[in-house]
Amino acid sequence: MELKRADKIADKLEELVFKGEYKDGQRLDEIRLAEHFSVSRTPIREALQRLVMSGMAEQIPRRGVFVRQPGPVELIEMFETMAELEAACGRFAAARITDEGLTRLKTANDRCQQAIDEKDALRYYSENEVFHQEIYRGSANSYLEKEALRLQNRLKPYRRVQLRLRGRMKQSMSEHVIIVEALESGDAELASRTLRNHVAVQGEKFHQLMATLQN
Amino acid sequence: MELKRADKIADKLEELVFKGEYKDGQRLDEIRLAEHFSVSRTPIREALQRLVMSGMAEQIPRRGVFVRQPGPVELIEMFETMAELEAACGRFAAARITDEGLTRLKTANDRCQQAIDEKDALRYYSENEVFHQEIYRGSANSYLEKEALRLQNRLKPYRRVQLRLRGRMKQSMSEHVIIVEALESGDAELASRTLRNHVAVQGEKFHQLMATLQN
DNA sequence: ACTGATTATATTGTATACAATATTGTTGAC
DNA sequence: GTCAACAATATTGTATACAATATAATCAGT
Repeated sequence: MELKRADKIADKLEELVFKGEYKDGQRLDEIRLAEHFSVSRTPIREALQRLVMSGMAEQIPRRGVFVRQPGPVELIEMFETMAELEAACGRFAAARITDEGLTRLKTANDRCQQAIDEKDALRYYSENEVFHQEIYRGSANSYLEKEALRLQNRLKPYRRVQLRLRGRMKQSMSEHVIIVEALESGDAELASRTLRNHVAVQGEKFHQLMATLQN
Repeated sequence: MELKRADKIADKLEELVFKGEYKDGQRLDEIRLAEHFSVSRTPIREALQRLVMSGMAEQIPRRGVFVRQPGPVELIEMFETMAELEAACGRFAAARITDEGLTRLKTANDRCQQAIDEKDALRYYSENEVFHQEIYRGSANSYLEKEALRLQNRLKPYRRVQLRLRGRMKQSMSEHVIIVEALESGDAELASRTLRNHVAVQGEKFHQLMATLQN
């Protein structure tokens, strides 16, 4: 651990906000947090700045920083953007992915299948993440890859719920197969289009997502 | 001005880095900057954090922060990503742009044409920015809009040079016309494709960009 | 009793002091 | 003369003290 305390605190705070420990609009009291983490206000303030920059909190000058849980509209917008980013990754990857990348992609996909066979939703959730990350990587555009990873991470807590959808995992897998084939054959359009629809929140997925936001 | 000093300093620093006042790899000395801006290290550190978060500088723990000017590869990657973001905006805008939005878009485009008529490259540069921002807005996805604005701003200093290309402004305009028509007729594919190619750095634009990086 | 102004309090923003760690310079051994 | 170890120095990271401002609480006047 060569990180400074502020970084560890920021990670912890992000996790807490992710988990929904803090409600929307709640003020993040510097002094309370400082006491809670047994540090001074300085590293707390640095951590809060990070939260603000990443969009998880809002800062009102001379008032403080307040957690900003995304509402339904913003969530839909973020998923829509994610779908477009993934579509872009797929478009590039179709032309650029290496043999090694394809191998890794297939391996990741196999593990997704295993998770389904074992009816292990949690594992599918994490293997699926790897699968998508391999596509980002396959785009051979590290800037785009970084942006995709950033948004993927931000949406993490909300993607989780989609797996509860009955039969969603199987449909997801069949889409994976099409994506792999498209990338293998270099069909940029197909890869792009399939990924966009794969990630997009539509139909039943939409209602499921909305339902989980009532909390 | 209800901003705090740290914000103003951050803006100033961003501008300086943009303008190339600091060379790649140069260390941003907290104490020197504090003296230069006549403030203490605290707001300087906050400003530096902002630079790091926005990717304009890199922080090495217990070593300091160093400016990170994008190299040729990263620039290309960023332009590629920008093209995809704009393509996405165009795709959505084709279906969602309002009549008012279309009007604003056409107005912006008219001003681009005026700038060309007056051979005012600098004005074309700024009016063109507005034109694209109207497309972001037309996507009716404020998250995507924000991301597009962020990258547009980051690439600002590098887009400038493209206008020097002989005949580029005219070609750019004719592409604008196609984009406007596509959005008006709701042709998502055409709008998306045209925007992607409009923004992408290819052919002569690529060499021009590379040439300006030798400094 | 209610509203407005004024004071008191709390909280953010900034400056400074201190601690921890990396870098540099010096000294000594080989 | 070179390299290694150690001391000296400089710089980042953290804590605390102080200043500025917003919120609350109190009090006067109607």
